[in-house]
Amino acid sequence: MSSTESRHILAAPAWPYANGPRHIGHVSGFGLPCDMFSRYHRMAGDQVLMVSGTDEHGTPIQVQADAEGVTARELADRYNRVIAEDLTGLGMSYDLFTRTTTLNHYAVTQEIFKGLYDNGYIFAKTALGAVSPSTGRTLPDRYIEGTCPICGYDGARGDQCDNCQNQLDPIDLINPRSRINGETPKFVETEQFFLDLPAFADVLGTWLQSKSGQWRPNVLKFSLNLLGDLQPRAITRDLDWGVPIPLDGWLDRADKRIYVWFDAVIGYLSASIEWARRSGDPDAWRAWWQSPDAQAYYFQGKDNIVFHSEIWPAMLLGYSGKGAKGGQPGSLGALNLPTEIVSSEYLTMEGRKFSSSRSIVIYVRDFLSRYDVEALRYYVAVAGPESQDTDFTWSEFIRRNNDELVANWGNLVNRSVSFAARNIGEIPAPGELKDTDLAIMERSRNAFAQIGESLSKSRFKAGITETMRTLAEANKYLSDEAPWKLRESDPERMKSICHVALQLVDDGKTLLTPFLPKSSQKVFEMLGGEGSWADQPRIDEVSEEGGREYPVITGTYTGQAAWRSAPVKVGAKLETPTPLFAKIDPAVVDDELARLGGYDT
RNA sequence: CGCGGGGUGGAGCAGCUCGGUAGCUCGCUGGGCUCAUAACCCAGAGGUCGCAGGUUCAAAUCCUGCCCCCGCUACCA
Repeated sequence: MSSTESRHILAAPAWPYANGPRHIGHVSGFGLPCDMFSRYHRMAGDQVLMVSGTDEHGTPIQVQADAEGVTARELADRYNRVIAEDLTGLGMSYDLFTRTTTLNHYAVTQEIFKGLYDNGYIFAKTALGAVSPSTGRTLPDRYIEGTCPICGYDGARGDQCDNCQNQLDPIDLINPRSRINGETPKFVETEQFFLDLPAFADVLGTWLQSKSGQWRPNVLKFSLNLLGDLQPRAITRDLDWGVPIPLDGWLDRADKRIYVWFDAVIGYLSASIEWARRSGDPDAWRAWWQSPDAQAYYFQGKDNIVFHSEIWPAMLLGYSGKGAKGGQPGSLGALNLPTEIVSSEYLTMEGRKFSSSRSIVIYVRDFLSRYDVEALRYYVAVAGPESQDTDFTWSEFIRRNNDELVANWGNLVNRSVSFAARNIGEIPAPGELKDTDLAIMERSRNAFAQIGESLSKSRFKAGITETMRTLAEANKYLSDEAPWKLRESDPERMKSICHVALQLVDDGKTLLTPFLPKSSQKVFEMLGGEGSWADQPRIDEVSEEGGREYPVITGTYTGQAAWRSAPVKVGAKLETPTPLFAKIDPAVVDDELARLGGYDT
């Protein structure tokens, strides 16, 4: 496996649900890590396609829209835009961030459904289900509450009793009622379509086994365990908000729709197809989905593992004609399976679960209005919920910013560039270099291989920790060599030291670019760089034929950033820099805690 | 006996697959430096690695049992 050869890599972060603005718990587990992964691979010369969008169907959006007296589409429009702004603010370098309510997405979803149906992996069956008497819509288990038949607790939900922890069937609840409007649900025989998951048990098992030793164990063990008990899964609902079922006799029915999760995972594919069309080459998506050597990395939280490691792969296999029932690939052609499912654990907020309704939350836009995006990206990389549940605390956030990001990296940039600017005015040429100089520069160069390896394996914490250690060595080098003592006695040696120090700073900004693209761009310019080093995303207003206008995140990520040490520009003018990052006053901890619900300070 | 993750000096973590003097980033104490956002450098104190057994010359690392925290348990996503 050569790291220099260019590969097609699909980077697929989970689709945010369009029922509200994003908070930092939403983005810290997989959104920002996926961006770091993508930025690294672009720098390493790979062809990255990073696509996502808002997931806009499903009962919660319908319920919320009803509550607000707007249509589901109006609600989705609103939060699609809000979320797009949140993600752009974070610097998420999507090639396309779209949505699931486009004509394109509907068409691709229907095509996948039909392909699976034609191959025999989708069948109709009548099943007992709860519906709301007033609307006729499916009432999901979790929207039903009542008295637990086992322990008598009155607040039991349709799927589980929070009091005795037993799993329940909603039809067994005593005095069942809708949590939406209090009415008594009707249990009716209703015909739905089912995905035949058992037909994929063998092929999924073989596939998952082949990933042993590669995937994070939390994903692999969990997924393998699910295989033993795969059941056909309903993929339609009694709803009018969703993708219509593309079969004769069903297409025009206003009361049946494809279930939100079936269409949401198809978004990865439909967004790739939409991106290709917008790029001017409608077939461009195929390089990421059909080339044998293309790779696909999916990033999501641990609650979504089943959808990405079982259901979506089953859909891809079935559409490609590769399940137990065989079949032919649909008109799009056979599609690749995921290379890896990367799943994060959970972030909590000051010891408690994030909760918008109880104000235990910090929204992305509020966070960014008060703090630098780089501080958040650093925190997520170094202390995110990568392999275990992690608690976000304001004091820890401030400590990481002040004592690590500012003190180590911010200070290294500031002291190196300030000294050279004031005493030399430009990046000096090196004189004769000593062994210590050569050793520290080699150390810096060698860091690229190790940190790159960590990033390619989604080991973000290890990657940024090693980066910071490398930068600490640079601080030590400066202290040991003390160029400020040589201003009179040995100005030539002083210049050599400055050259080396600036080279280390330059390497540092390259190493940090996947994590901190915005500040790395600043350092790039500080050291005489011109033009774009690391590009940021933008929002474009687009429309599709016959469709409405909507915002998408996109960008041209063709900056000069490359994953290697490059010689500094000798002779480039230097100016006394302004600090890269600001320290945060620890007193804001109290302010922030006061904003949280439940802290009556 | 449902499944998975976690329980390591004051804080946050790595190490555990392939057993061999307990490591990193901070904090703390003392010292140094003064280019730098009281930042930087050096030294030091501080842990019987959740509990109890077992295997072994040797266990944080393997085995057994138990306790605690988080998530999942398939139609909220």
